[in-house]
Amino acid sequence: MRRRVIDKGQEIPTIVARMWGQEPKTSHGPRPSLTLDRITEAAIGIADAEGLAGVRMSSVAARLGVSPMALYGYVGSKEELLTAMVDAATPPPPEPGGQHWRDYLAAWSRAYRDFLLGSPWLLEVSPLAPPTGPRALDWLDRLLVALSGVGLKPGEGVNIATALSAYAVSSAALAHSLRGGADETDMAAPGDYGAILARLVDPARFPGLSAALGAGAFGGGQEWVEDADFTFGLGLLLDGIEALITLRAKEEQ
Amino acid sequence: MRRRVIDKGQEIPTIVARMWGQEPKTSHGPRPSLTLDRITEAAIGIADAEGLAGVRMSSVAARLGVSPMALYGYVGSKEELLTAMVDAATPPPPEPGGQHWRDYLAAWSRAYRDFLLGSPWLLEVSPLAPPTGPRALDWLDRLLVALSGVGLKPGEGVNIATALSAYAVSSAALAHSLRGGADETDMAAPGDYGAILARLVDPARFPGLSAALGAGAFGGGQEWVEDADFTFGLGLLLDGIEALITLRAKEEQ
DNA sequence: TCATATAGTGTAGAAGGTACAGTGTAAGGC
DNA sequence: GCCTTACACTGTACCTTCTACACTATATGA
Repeated sequence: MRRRVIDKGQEIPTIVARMWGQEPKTSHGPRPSLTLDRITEAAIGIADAEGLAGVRMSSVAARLGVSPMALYGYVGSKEELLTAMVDAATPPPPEPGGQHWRDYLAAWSRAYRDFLLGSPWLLEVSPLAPPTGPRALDWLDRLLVALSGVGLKPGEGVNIATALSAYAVSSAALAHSLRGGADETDMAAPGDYGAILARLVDPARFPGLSAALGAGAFGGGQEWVEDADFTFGLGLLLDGIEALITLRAKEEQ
Repeated sequence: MRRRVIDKGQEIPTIVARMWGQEPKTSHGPRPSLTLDRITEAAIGIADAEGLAGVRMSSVAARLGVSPMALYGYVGSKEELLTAMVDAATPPPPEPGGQHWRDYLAAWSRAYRDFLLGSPWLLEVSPLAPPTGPRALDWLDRLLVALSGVGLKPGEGVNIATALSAYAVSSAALAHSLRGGADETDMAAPGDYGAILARLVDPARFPGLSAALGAGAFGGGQEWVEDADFTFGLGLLLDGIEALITLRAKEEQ
């Protein structure tokens, strides 16, 4: 990474600064022909079309009409490019209107899951890393705003966001692999998950699991109603949150 | 993968069959000098000591005193090796005694999180893929057993397991990156997360987030009490589950 | 006009996964 | 007991992909 970026203090990682639009101010020398935005846009286009495996420094560069090494003026490594891609691909969160917090949280979680399912390559790029980009933080912020005024303690909103987004991520991952979305190379997640389990699971060693299989809990014969399952688990979380809010309200009195 | 494995039907992926101990029965020819178990053991040893990056086909082979290509007699690809490693590294779940379901679920979730934190390389190997190995399925089974008899519908136990393990995974991932555990190459998750956010977040655009930052929600000055946070979110989920169980019990009457 | 800092290129190297052909070894048929 | 056959493992070589380095070109300010 040759370019300097204006770190307000000193310790913001270069790529993070650039995700926030802090392009380096340069005098002297040729004008940069690219932007981090144009690069992530190209990379996202490839990932959407061919999957994450199609994203190579060379393929991204080719799409932009530059040499592969040109990208290293904007990005320190492929890792950093992936980080920037994730944020760039993140859509704006639903806006909190005057609705009840519970409705907003439900909409937020569902929208987040849908976003992940719409670009499944996101699931392969550590969707568990703490967000540092502005678009990802928009999601966190809107959720905190929606929860402001219900009487929670400072950190609790953040914890709630963590729990909800974790749930959205794992639901998306599950739905994606049950759809057979995990490509054929990923032998660990075949399409007929329930069928495979049924063949492997011995009732003596796995009493609980084989009972669940027998009841069709893995879509072993019934169609898999993924949205109903998502709603179910989401309801669990929201009920828990509601209980907490009620508790805090009582404490207030 | 040259060896044939006895697929009971036809469609179980070779590596899955082998994870279940179905080693191929061979007549004719030299005795295999390795086992999948010995291979995963070696690979896990490397991952624990040097991190996932240290796990190369060549390094694993070297540790076993074989040539790299020898591994391909047992594993179709490095991907498959990683899949097998995850299952092999999985410890047995807590045993459900006579305790209340809520206590067991809490212990289960905590144990699962601790397991992940004890071998952080697991977090880099898609901890979101549906389990297919026997050890991972032990965890699912024990949870279902603990929930049997509380009156839930068939699939609901599985959904609960999904939600809880998702929460454990994301908590582990968060705790790991806040510990600065994400190695220095991962610029997206630096040690001083709160400090960086504080520098980037503009109160006008991120009102909720900057309020939370001001209140020290990211350990911006206070110490980060990770276990308290874990317990908090877990409580949310368990409260939700409890509400559901109560509901189902009323329906029964 | 020149000095200088920067942007992008080309080439080459390194690392790592894996295909392929070959070598040796053990079981079973004659 | 020999020979065929199937299989385990080795060595080599290749391919892909990331990235370091030296170089060329370009635009600004003195």
